[in-house]
Amino acid sequence: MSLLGHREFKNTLYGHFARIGHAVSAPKRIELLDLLAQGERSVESLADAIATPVRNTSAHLRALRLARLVETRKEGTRVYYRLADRRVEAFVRELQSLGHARLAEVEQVTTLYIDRRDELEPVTLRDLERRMRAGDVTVLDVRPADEYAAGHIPGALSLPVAQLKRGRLTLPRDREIVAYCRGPYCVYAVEAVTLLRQRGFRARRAADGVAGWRERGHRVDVGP
Amino acid sequence: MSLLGHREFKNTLYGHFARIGHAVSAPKRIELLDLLAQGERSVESLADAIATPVRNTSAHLRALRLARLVETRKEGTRVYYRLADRRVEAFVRELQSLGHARLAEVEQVTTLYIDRRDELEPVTLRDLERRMRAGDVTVLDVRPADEYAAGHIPGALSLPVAQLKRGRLTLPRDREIVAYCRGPYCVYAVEAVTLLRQRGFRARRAADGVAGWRERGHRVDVGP
DNA sequence: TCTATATTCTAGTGTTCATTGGAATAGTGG
DNA sequence: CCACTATTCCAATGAACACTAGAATATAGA
Repeated sequence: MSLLGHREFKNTLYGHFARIGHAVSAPKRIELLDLLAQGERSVESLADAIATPVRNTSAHLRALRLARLVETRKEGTRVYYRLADRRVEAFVRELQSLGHARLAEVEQVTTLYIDRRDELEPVTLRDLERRMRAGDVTVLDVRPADEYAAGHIPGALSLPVAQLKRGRLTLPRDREIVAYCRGPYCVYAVEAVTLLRQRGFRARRAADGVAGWRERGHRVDVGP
Repeated sequence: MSLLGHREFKNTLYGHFARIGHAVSAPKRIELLDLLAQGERSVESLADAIATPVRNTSAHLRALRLARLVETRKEGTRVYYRLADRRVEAFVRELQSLGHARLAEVEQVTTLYIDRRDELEPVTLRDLERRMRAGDVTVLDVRPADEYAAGHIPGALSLPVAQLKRGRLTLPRDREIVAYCRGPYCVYAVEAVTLLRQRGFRARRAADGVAGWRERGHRVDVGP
C-alpha cells in the first residue's frame, strides 16, 4: 500500500548504520583505521603493519570501503588508502574510548603488556649515553634527594618517587623520560615509570643506576 | 621473549574493541540502543517496539550485555534493560551521525520516508469506507471532544490532538490508523499523524472530514 | 611485446551468528 | 502447591563471513 512502511523504513535505516558497525566488528579492520588515521598508506604497507597477507588485507579494506569509511587513490601500480572523513577518526576514537571505559579486559591487557614492556625493555646505559648526546631524553633520578646529592648522572633531574606521587609534573611531554635509581634491581625506577605513564608521559627505566654509570668510566656530579 | 608479544597484544586489544563493533553490527541492536537511550525498558516492551519475537530480542540484548553496553535490573518477573553508561549513548549518536554524513543511502531513505510523510498521502473517503468494511483500519476523530459529540463517523474513536500530545496511547499497532478532522484543510489531522508516527504507529490522514462524509450520503453518529 | 610488481577477484572451506522452536528457570498470584 | 507470566537457555538450521589458494587485472619498465 505505502511506498515505505514504518517498519520497513526503520529496518533499512538501521541496516545502513549496521554497515558501519559491521565494518568495525573485525579487529584487523579497527587496526587498519587506526593506522590510516595517521595518514594514507598502500595496501602492502598496511598488510605488513597488521601482519596479515596482502590478499586478506585487501579484502578488509574492501569491507571498509563498502561502509564508506575509507577512500582510495591510485598511483602507478600502488593503491593508497585513506580515511574518508575526519568524522571517521572521531568515531574510531569514540569506539576505543568506550572500550577503555567499559571493558575491564582492555585495562587488563594493556597493563599486562605495558608492565611487561617495562620489565623487559629497559634502556641500556649505552643507549642512554647516545640519546643524551642527541638530547632527545629527559633523565630522571628518582632516588631520595640525599642520594642524588651524593652523586648523580650529569644532567639528570632529581625527582624522588615520593615527591613524584604528589606533585604536579612540569616535565616535557614531547620526548621520552628515562628514570634511573640505584641499580638494575631497584624498584624506584619501575614505580616511577608506572606513575609517569599513568599520567600520560612516555617513560622507560634505565637498565642500571649510578653504580653502572661509574663502572662505565663516566663522570658523576655531586651536590643538590 | 615476552609473555605477550607486540602482535599478540594488538590482536587481543583490537579484539576487545571489535566486541563493541560486533554489538552494533546488527540493525536491531542499534535500534535497541536507540530505544534504551530514552530510558530503561522491559524485554517485552522492547521486543514489541522493534517488531521482533521476545526470544530473539532477548538474544540481541544478551549480545549487547556481552559488550557491556547495557545493564539489567530485575523487578518481579520482569527484567529491565538500560544503557550501561552515558558514553554508550554518545557512541551510538556518533555512529548514526557518521552514517548520515557518509552513507548517501541514509539520506535517500530518510528523505523518501520523510517526504512522503510531508505530503501525507491522504486516504480518500472512498478508500476509507472500503477499509472500514474490511476492518483493517482504526479511525480516529482528532477534533475537540465537543465537535466529536456533535457528529462523527460511525466507529471512529475520539482522540483530540491536545490529548494525543500528552497521554500514553493504547491504540493497536498492527493496523493502520486513519485520522480525520474538520475537512481537507484542517491541520489537526496532519498534526496527529505526525505525532502518531513519531510514536511508532502507522498513520495517515483522511482526505476529507465529517462534512465530506455527510456529502457522500453516509450516516453520522452523535454523542460522546 | 615481455616481465615483474601491486592489487583485486573468484571459489572453496570452516566458523560464527541470527533465527526459530522447544524447554527450563524464576518470580507472582491463586 | 499449582497455574501463569516473563525471560532465558539449548539445540538445530541456514546465511554471512574470514581466511586461504590460485587466477586475473593493471601498471611500469626493459
